[in-house]
Amino acid sequence: MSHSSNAPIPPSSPKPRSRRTPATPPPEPAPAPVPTSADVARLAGVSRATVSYVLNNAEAVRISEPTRRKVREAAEELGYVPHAAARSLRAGHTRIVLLPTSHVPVGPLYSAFLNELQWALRRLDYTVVQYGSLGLTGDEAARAWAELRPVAVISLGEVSLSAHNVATLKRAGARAVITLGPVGVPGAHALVMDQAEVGARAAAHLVERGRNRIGVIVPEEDGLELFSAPRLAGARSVPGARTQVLPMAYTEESAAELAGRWRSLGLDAVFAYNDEYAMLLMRALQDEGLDVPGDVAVMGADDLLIGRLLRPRLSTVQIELPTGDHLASLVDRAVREPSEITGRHDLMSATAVRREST
Amino acid sequence: MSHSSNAPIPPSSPKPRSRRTPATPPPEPAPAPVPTSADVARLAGVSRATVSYVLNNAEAVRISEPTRRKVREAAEELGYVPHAAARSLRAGHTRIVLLPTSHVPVGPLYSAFLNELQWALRRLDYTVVQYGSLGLTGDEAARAWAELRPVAVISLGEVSLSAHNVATLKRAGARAVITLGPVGVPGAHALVMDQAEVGARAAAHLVERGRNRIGVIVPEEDGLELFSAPRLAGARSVPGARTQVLPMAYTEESAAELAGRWRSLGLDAVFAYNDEYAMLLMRALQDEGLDVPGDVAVMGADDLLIGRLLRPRLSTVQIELPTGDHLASLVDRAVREPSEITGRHDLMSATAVRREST
DNA sequence: ACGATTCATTGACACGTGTAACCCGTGACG
DNA sequence: CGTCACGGGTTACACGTGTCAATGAATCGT
Repeated sequence: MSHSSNAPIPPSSPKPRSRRTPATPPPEPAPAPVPTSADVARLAGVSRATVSYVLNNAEAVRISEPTRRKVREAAEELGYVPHAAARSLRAGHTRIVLLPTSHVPVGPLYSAFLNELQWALRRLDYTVVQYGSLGLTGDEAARAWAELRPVAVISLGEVSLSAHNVATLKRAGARAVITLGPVGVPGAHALVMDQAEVGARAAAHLVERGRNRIGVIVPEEDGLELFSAPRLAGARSVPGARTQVLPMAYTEESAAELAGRWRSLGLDAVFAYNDEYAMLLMRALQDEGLDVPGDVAVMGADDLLIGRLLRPRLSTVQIELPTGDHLASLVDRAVREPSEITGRHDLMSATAVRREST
Repeated sequence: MSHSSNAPIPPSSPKPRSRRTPATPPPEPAPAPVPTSADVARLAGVSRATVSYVLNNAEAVRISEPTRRKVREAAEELGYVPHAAARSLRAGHTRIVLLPTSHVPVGPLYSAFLNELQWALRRLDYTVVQYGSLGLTGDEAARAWAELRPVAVISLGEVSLSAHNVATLKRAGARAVITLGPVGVPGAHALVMDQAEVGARAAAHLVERGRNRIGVIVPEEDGLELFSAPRLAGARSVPGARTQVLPMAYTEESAAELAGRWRSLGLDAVFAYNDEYAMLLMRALQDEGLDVPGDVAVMGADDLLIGRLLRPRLSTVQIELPTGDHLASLVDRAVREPSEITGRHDLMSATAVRREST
């Protein structure tokens, strides 16, 4: 309705009233108003525009050297630091890459990978923001993320995004939405890291070595289904493997309990969620008097260094993750040319490594 | 110094010209202008102010229920998501907690702690931003951090902040600057987690058990000095302990090499940087034919579960970290009442745990 | 019937920044 | 001497939001 302001405008009184009048003047212990570029300008005796030009050393506009110095000195004296929010508001875009954190005690392998990714992104001048999504639905998470107007989102798949959610993010300015999970999301740049491969390699290796009654250790800890479910599925998919699901917690008690009833299970091999669970169980089985790999073959995953310290040395599935730099530069390209990178990219490879426990 | 605009102001022509005219009109594939609250207002047929009131469900201002519905529906239809930067620009403050990431492969114990801290902060409605500081000086890091106008900064001590840096951050609006490092910084709320304690407990334990020629394993990996240096210093500070520094990398080769020349070192005990290094070295020593703890006592740190899997079981220093929730609520209090929490708080406790390797 | 009070809504400003467009001397050149 | 170019700056606007003060309309009290 009344969308055109046809009311006569009063002269708009160009009162240069002092800023800093937050309506509570009296008992303020002067909360040290953070200096703005206007303060710098005032102190240097130039206009705010000049300050901006100097501090962003714009080549296009020519400012005399004396003025530059004055401005720099004023900025230094006031300890001026630009306001990132204001800057990106004006610019219309950010360099934020959103990296939803998993609340899971994700393994050392992935920790390292994520760390590396962060550093690589920093090096490309992105600002990495971790943002939890604990207990959020896809819709809620997408909205919360979109508020930050990130230029890219790298989701590890802890919250399942619908195509609609991806659209929300893109509408909010995200030039790349990347899923690292096992399954691609329509509209997103899916960089698939299919954990099923891991389980498949492990089971295939065991079958190859003549074991086919395979127990699969699934962590009881919350939040690990994201990794454990596909690994289990992968193991199940191997022809000739007869798998049985065995929940276990990451504690000595849980491992001992499982080992205690092992003989009644009728299994000749076990594939654990990862090396840590494998080591824990292997120790418990040995303490129970079982021979590894004679009575039972044990297979881990992730190829951690400590896996080689136990005797017998732990066989495992070695996972080749993309380097953080690789993924970061991929993100960078996607941001620059949104339409270029697309579709499914398979980035992970898994190889069984036989040591002594199989 | 013409700081007062005395030029007569033209009527300022209230032209309601269409926004979105970025000077490149012709070949635009319509980059989907992200919807603003103005768009919502237009669609709902109300003013922008009303939209703001409704969407922030302000209790103070009463808006009729029909209008609320109209606005909500319009927002839904457009997929409107508020712009966090604009919001906090207007608000004058953020809820960002800056958590400089270490580029170090920090141990599982600290990973878990940091994860927990993040989640706890999220639960208190803070936005956690990881921000690397690789190769930055204290000055540079402080400036970079200040740009985000965080309400709190939790530094792990990877970059050493001067009092001046802390002042910069506070001037930029940080209500709490918290250092987790071994040493307090003037002006900051120092929550000291002194790693020296760890080394001291370990060495004291070894001395107690009659060993005083102690090798101290220091990782060759970059970035761990932050933890390893104070642990070493702590060990050295124990009366009666004669320590010797032994650099070692986290690889089997490095451990084997060190074990190979062990007998020539004339040591009867070793305190490793953490359990992982301890396990690695212990295995190498055993492979070299040395008896643990007969020939050499081995002590780790962090009390990882896997440390109990080797034989002999690894003695270690158990570290009691504050819970993430605890630290988070402490941050929260500091933000609400900046002057309340202050000074040094010692948050860490360390206890030697004897198992079988000492 | 008319001022007083409540209700629902809106106009206008401020937050801090970047940048396009403009302005004003001054020396060069025709 | 006019004008042209150009160096050195400044003015003005836009980005998207929250919120105070003001405005009409409707209801109430007497």
